[in-house]
Amino acid sequence: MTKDERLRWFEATLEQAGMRRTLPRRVLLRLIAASERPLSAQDIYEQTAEEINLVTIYRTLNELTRLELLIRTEFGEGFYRYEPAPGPSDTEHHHHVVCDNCGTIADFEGCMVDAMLEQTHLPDNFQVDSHTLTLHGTCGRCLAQTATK
Amino acid sequence: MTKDERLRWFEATLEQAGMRRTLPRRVLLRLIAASERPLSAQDIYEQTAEEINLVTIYRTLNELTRLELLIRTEFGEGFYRYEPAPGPSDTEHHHHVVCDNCGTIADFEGCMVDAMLEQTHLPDNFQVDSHTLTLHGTCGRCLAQTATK
DNA sequence: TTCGGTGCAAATACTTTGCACCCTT
DNA sequence: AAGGGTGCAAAGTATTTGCACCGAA
Repeated sequence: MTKDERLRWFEATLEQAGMRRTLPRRVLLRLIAASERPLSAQDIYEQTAEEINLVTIYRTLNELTRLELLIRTEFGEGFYRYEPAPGPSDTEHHHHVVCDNCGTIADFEGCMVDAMLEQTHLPDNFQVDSHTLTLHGTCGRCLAQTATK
Repeated sequence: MTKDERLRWFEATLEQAGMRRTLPRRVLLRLIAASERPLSAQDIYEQTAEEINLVTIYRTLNELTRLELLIRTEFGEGFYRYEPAPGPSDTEHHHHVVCDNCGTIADFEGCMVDAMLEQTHLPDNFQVDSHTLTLHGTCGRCLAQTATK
């Protein structure tokens, strides 16, 4: 899905939900759709030059998460980050690697958890709707620096 | 690893780190080692009948996590939960299923992420030290209740 | 005795809520 | 015009920090 397709999907979903097309919502959606990595409320606040109220940002993020347009994840930093949800027609999803040294968060593709779950015994009759998988470690850049010193 | 072995490992690690064997630390370690599921600071505070200061609990949890005796995880509730780390000799680890309906958290065994990673392309030369995997969905109990209504 | 650890009070960080005004529909 | 949405101020949680006293080694 391209960024444009994503934006169209976002806005169509807002309309379907009977939600108004306001400036803060459009700005947020555009920022998040364009971002390489998950953004925090604070990130968005700064990227909008603080022109959109932080409270509005929090409220909007909650709404968009409720509509399943965004996914909320905590990476051990003490706050949440948000990124676009995989589109309804997308079969692919991704997860993240977090460098515990420099804090960088990057995507990685090729999740095989769904296949893995078919061979896994789950408690009770638990019905899985989604999953989060995050790899922690050290990024190549930090490894190289450590080796040099 | 039995609960007793775990406790011994905990206390030996404290000693190695040159940390004193104090009441709050022993109480916390015992509580967490005995718990079926990850505990929050508040959980611990309540289970100690509020006899150990919340601040001390936070400080102790941080220390024990730094020593890698505990693992800290966020399950989307807005706060962290702590559970014993797999012992140094343990090859097995587990992850969790979270019922988004009733909030119950349960363990599940048989993680195949390590095997999966061998076939996965990671960004850069990222070196993976650990991973977290959490399944979200609906537990059997909640499914049954919904079906009945 | 010494110095790490604890408890209390206060501060900080993130997020939510109440309410009046604004602007999309 | 009407009602959802926004901004401001204030409140609510979760967690951390400063400092004096206490107690394990």
